[in-house]
Amino acid sequence: MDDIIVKPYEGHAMRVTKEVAAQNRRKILETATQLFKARGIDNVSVADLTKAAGFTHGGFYNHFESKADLAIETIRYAFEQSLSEISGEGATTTGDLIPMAERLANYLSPEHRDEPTGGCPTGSLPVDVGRQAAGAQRAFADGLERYVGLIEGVFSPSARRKREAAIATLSTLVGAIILSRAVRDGHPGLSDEILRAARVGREGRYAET
Amino acid sequence: MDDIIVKPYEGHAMRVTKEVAAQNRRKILETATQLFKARGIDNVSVADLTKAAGFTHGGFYNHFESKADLAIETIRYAFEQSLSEISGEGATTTGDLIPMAERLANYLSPEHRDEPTGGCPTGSLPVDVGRQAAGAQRAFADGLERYVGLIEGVFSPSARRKREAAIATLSTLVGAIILSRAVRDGHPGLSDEILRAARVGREGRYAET
DNA sequence: TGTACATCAGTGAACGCGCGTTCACTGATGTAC
DNA sequence: TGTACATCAGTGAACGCGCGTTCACTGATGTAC
Repeated sequence: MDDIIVKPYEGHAMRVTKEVAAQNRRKILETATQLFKARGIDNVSVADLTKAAGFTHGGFYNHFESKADLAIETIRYAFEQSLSEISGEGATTTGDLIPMAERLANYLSPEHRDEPTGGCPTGSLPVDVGRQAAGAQRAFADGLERYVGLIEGVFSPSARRKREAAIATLSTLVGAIILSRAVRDGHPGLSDEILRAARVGREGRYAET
Repeated sequence: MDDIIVKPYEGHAMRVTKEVAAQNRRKILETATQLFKARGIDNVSVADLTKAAGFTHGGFYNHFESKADLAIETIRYAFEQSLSEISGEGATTTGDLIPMAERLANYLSPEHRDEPTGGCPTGSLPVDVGRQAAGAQRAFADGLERYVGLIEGVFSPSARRKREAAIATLSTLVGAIILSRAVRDGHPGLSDEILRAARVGREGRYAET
């Protein structure tokens, strides 16, 4: 009556439907996307991650070969998600000036700076990716290419060196958000100023060159 | 004769001159600057660091309160060093167009991309700093301000919005080198292209606005 | 200047902790008949 | 369609390892006389 029964394997791990398993895998990927962008790949442990996704860490390896493997898949997933959000908001082909100006303003907004969780991977993952193996870097490069194409489509169709201009614009965006995040807690005034300056520095230049 | 004598505290730690101690402290700071820029603050352990500097890890805490404390001092040191190198190369005040164009080309060179060890902290530390406490962020902001001032001095003296333009330029530089490092091993062609595009995107603009 | 002793920079073992990964185990799902 | 059994997604304890930090100890330096 009074004795406490210790049950080994108390958390009865039952087998789960194929669909549920696929759903769980996706849940881990989704959670990884958010946490990696917010805290950096190396600063999120497998235990953190699976717990946030609602599981225990052991089952992680039923879905991914390793954390490095997850990183690659997460990079792909993050770009896929980010690009589909953008595409949903406006036209994606060419010359769509206003929506693009809005997108840039959005990228350089204090809200985006403060919420990398739901933000663009271009600004939150590059340094981490630079320390990953070539596979992860290739996945990141693929995502970058699609962003470059998107920005390119906004310069006037006759413009030459559109690709160059798009890459330079993307560099400005990424540099600005990274710098503004770097000093956000220590010098909020400068942080805001960086976002504004990068916005002004790029506005009205879409038809250039 | 045959018996092996085990000496506790075999590494006879002798006391050291005040000057030597100060020199050793500086050596740790110097080593931290190189390693933190190359591998990131979190990816360099105190043991790594002190070993690279030629010491054992225990003595580290005679010089620095904690690793976070070292990070702050390292940020200051890295900017000091980087700025003094630049100042040595050319005039620092105003209008010095050619040296500045050279400096930008240097910042965006494959050599700088591949050697963050001796490179500029603006491109290698910001993401790490964004995850540090406010003190480190303030030190980084101070360094950034000095870089902004330096770039500002290059726009034509009558130009308005010089500070904005300087911040936007710095953002482009930082974004480009970070992106090019992110894909260096996975997509070298794109990596080079990013550096070139950012260079072209900024050339000949110093007298603008 | 010479002597006696306290100081403290540097050593290396040890601390608790969290990491990525492995593993024995569970039991409903999925499958072969 | 119903039954018997193999599969495998999920659990949680355990693995070796490296982390930041602490500590007892050393002995030449620095200092008081």
